[in-house]
Amino acid sequence: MAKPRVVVGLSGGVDSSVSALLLKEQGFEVIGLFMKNWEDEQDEYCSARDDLVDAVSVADLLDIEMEAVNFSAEYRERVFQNFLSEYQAGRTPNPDVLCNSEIKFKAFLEHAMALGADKIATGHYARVRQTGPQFELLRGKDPSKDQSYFLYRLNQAQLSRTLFPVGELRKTEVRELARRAGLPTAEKKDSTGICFIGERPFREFLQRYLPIAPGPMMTPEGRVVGQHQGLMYYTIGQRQGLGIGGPGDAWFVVGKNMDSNVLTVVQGHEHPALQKSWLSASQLSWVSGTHPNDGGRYGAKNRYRQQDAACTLTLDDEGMTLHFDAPQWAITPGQSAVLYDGEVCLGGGIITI
RNA sequence: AGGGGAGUCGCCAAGUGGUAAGGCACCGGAUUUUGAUUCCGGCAUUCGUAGGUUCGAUCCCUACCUCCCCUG
Repeated sequence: MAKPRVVVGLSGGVDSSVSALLLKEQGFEVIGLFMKNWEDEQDEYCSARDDLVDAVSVADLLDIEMEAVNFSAEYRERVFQNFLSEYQAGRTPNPDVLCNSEIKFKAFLEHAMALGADKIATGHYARVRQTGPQFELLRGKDPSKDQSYFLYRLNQAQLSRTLFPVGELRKTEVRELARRAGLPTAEKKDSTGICFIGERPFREFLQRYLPIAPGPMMTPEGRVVGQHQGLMYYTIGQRQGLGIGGPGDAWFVVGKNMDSNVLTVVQGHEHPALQKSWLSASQLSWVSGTHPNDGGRYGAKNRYRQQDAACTLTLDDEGMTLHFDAPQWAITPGQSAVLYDGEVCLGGGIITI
């Protein structure tokens, strides 16, 4: 009987390297697949080349087949377009969420199936648990690395074919395994930031697509305290880059008025305008295929790497509303609100207000 | 024009004869698959200018410059 075949996304980082290693040890026939999702004419900041080299050397060391695919057309069409239009509309999107549901677990998944794969795998810190016919998405075991937030839009069809080999491990264990196996990526620094932007200045990048549109920064009372370069370059809760000096506490962005091109700012991290005890979200997506209980009590994250906040769910025609037990800081339209029931990631939606 | 007050880092702002606090902004780093938050570090050999007194001045004196207020 043939070994089950799994296609693992090799990014050139330590997590996917160790994922491939573990799968091989578990007896799978492993094929590595390197994805190129972004084409940049002036790719001075692009690390894709180095990453590909690392992925190839990992595949060599593990003695697995390896292939590279280019999904940059799909990425541009399904992720980047949305990214731009969201920014243009004054929201703060999270492209990595879409990248997962549209590219890594769709285009990539389809490609893998065409290669005759039984499963796909990635280096995400998350877990899949099968209970009867249902597949649940669980947080990664390492609480400081949990990436289920980025995966909440996955559905049953996607999860049923997915393995997260490092989801059971802590980051330190992953590093240790990589060292012991002599993987060239063992000490490689974790990559951060939006994949296609890389290390370049964010505003400079966005400017290539969304030209500057200066306007006033105002307090809620209407006092002008500065100039902004364009509402899309700012996000709710932002402090850095406002350039407002002078007396008193630091300034934070609390709102944008797209019609008047006014950026509203307030002084002090604890300003009440930065606190909200509820949010509404639409474009809901539920891992199980059915929504959680209306009126149910859940934990929710309204931004990655924030602590779960206890809340009550209300469903409606437009989407959902979450009422938090305690006020939340800088709830931002465009970001995802993700619901949890203990360890289980239920799904969520895009914050509208 | 006369009277009063003030000039300390880009912005606020302590200090006052013993050799420049702090906050904001900014820069760098840590954290982070969303450049938000948070955290750590850096940031005036110099106190409007020029003289003087003094062992020593941002702090005292003199002149000048600038700004503000009041009176006209």
